[in-house]
Amino acid sequence: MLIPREFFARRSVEVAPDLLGCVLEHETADGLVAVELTEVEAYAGRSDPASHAYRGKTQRNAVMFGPPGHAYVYFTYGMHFCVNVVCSGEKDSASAVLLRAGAIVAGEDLARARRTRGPVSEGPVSKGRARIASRDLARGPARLCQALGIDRSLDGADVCVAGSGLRMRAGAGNPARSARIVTGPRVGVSSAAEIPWRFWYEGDPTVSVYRAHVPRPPKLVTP
DNA sequence: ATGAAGATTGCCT
DNA sequence: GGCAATCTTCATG
Repeated sequence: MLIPREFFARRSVEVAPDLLGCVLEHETADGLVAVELTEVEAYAGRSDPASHAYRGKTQRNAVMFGPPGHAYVYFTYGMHFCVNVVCSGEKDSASAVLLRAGAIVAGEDLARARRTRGPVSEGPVSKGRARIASRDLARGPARLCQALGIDRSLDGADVCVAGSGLRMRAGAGNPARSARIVTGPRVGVSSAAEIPWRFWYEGDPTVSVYRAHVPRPPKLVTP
């Protein structure tokens, strides 16, 4: 069954752990791909310095200021998409949960085909790249979007209605899994460090590996 | 107008 | 482990 909108009408830190095990699916003319979520991260919105909504409403983040249960899709690093689901503990809180990783539970062939296509330059002779392991198909926020075929055109899509190509289903309801949920503070954000922002299934092979973000040094200018 | 940084990933040494 | 790819957004002059 589809997740009801009330589910998302809470603070994102409450919604996030409940999303683990839920299934995000996207149906297009090419077929259906479904992902069972194994890693998510909550953003508090207006009050969260790390959130895109921290500095107020803009054209890009407008969806986060709207009703809960809609997808906020953004483009980053010049080539990647990431998807959130909007929550709302209070009006205009602009909180959301970033979907960071998951396991493919349907449409694996289509997901692999989307992920196998080279990002930009495909040489004249396609270099024989190794077949992507199943666990890596949606391991990471940008990979998850690529596997599901999510792009900016789905920004604002309602994941609570069947008619939307993008929707969220309840998981198989495996209660044993809740015992394996691990939480931890976000890295790099000093304020509100006492709140556990990230949630994932301990030991799950599809959980993305953490890599410290290294800012690039200023570009050297040659006179 | 112009520039710097970014909720990342894949390929390089 | 380091770095390039690539472009949108926001801040500043």
